[in-house]
Amino acid sequence: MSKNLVVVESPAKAKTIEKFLGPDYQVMSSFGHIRDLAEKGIGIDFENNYKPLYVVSTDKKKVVAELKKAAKAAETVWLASDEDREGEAIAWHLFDELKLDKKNTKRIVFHEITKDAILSAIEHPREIDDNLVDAQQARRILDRIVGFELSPVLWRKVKPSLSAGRVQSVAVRLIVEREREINQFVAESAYRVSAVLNTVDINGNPVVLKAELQHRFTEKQAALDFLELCKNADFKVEDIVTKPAKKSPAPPFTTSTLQQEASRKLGFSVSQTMRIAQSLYESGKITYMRTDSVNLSDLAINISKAEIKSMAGDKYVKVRRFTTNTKGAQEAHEAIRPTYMNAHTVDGNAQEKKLYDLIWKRTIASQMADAELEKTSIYINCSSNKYQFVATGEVIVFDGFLKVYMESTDDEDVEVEGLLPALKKGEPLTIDEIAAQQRFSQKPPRYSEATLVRKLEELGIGRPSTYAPTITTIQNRTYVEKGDRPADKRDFNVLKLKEGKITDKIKSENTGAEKSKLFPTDIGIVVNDFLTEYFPDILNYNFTAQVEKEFDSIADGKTQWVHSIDKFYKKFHPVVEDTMKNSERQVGERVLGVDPKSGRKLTVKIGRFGPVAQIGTAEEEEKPVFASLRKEQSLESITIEEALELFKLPRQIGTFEEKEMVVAVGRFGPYIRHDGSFYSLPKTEDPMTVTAEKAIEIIGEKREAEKNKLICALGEKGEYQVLNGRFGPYFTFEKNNYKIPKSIDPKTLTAEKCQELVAQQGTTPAKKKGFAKKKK
DNA sequence: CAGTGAGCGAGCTTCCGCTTGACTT
Repeated sequence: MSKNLVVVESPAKAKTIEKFLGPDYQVMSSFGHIRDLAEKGIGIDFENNYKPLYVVSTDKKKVVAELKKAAKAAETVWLASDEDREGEAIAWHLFDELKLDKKNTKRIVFHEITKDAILSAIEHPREIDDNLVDAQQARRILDRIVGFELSPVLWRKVKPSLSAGRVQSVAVRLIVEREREINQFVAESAYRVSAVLNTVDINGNPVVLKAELQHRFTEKQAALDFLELCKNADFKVEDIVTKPAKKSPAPPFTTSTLQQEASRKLGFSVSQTMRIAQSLYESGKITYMRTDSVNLSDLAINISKAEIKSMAGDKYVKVRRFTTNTKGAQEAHEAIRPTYMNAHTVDGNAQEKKLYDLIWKRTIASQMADAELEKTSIYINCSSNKYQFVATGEVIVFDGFLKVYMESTDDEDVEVEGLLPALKKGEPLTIDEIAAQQRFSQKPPRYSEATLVRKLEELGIGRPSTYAPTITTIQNRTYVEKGDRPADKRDFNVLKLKEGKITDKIKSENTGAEKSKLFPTDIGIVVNDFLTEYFPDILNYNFTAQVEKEFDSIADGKTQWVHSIDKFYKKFHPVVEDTMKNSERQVGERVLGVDPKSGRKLTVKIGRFGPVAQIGTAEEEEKPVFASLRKEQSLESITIEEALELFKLPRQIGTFEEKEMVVAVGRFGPYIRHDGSFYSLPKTEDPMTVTAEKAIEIIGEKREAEKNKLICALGEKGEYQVLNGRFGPYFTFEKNNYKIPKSIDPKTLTAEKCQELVAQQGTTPAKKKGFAKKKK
């Protein structure tokens, strides 16, 4: 047994450090937190100064037992968890739970996994910082109180199993409010004027110059008037201005920026990026992937320098040290970078290679020289009016970091400016054409997973380890959905002056298409409106920032954590009680108007099975009539006309084989019901207009397909049905499906063999639907 | 798998942050 036991949080880290420290040190991992507030109940003793009830998590029992054993055998225990609030708390929980002795326990920290950093940490041990631990306890307890008191309010007032919390509820709020901005947005248009002009360059060669007018016309008439003025005007080069410009590389990756760039450049989802990064980390190829730091170790900088030098030469090197300006950053780690900067590529699957490439380039670029540009503007005057055209061009004089990496933007239509021809001042130009094009202001874009993370980080809400899980949670609770939005067709006006004539044309464009964006659901909107009304303080975008200040004060020893929590709870809890007692059930009801046929009230609300339209009320003698909203409709935006449409289904469209055919829309979209069977309508058919003839055709097709599906029926009563499925042949028996091993030709299958396979594969092959197994 | 639109109500759901696997589909 070793003389020294070092405990870190991550097993991959443990492995690396063990190599640096030699045989006298055994390095083990705690796998993060080992204890937490009890899962059952709230885990806080309100009668006893908010005393937290900590329990070793079930999945950590084994780890704790092993650590206990190792600690007992060691002469000195080094608690080397991260140097931030959570890390300090982990160290303290270990100290407490492993029943360590202050005399032979040392607390050490390092921000980077390099030999120097670790040896130096060992040289400078300290004690556990109780104030920092208290700040963590306050954070933990506050989050538990908010989450576990707010969620039951939602169960009672909206729907069971919902949840609310300091982070997730604000994330949902961002999405709901963005959606409202989009709904309320009114596009404004203006005429943008661009000219194509002919002239000669300094050598007398003919050249074409594209220039933009420095003014936009809001009225069509003004644009027409302007073109009219240009007809007989003279144009000349008024001025040529050349200015040097610089572009600097972005800092190395943090969790948030990696998620954003991987989304923009590689199309990865936030959780996908983290999964891939985790595997790169575990195989030792990159540093830790959950970090808010942009800092690079000296070692990394030095090797990068050498790499750049040998790749591109000395003048491409520029050592930079970046500092974070992220709210609440704790910087317990380095930035995300390749472990070995000299490895330009790595082994692995395609995704790992791509992500590594991105990380390598970003890191290298961060230590490279600025790109030097030359921006040229050519100003062109028109003899008949005061407006000026300008042609702009950009030339890269020295590429610098652009040699390897350029950060992407979320704007898709950034025009690349190229090189301009060399012109002479005073040179006359003639019109090839001048076009005034109507342009519309853009709706605000919906959040993608990655842009939501950026916004949360900007607000200081959430941590690198929680961005991805938070986004999963708000989708699991059905507050938001990831989806696409098709483009709208929009007409716009183009006025063109060419060969002395002005033409006026309408063109159309597709605009506003969005892919893989976050949309609020009706439940999300109702929950958000309810929470922001009754708990505006918690839902405030600054709430986290405010409590962080409080936690900082605890960490500085200026405030007692119990005092902080007490102050919060005394204010918060009565509001919870009051809301439980006095608020209405929240169904998001909206009155759309009156059904013209019956004269009864038409409303929409969230029903037991989702959003529903309702004609009449429960109090009336005649029962209300219901119709579910379509998937793409929402309570907030549905119109009375659209709602009335819904009541036209189910619709009888005729008879076939003496049985009625009924068209309706179910959970899986529109369908035809006939003689107890269901037939999906293809996307091309509209349930409102589909004819009996078409329906019969669809029924016929499905029957044909069914026929081909059955390969054969085995057994005395044909109880084993061998079928052709999406993944190849399989057979069914008593409503369960069974695989046919590749080694068996389905045609040679016998009833006996089937029986055998049933026995092998079990009678209930994974019938537990949907829910992931609960961890205990 | 394709419907439903209630309350003589069991028992359960839920937070945020720190870490990895163990589970099928």
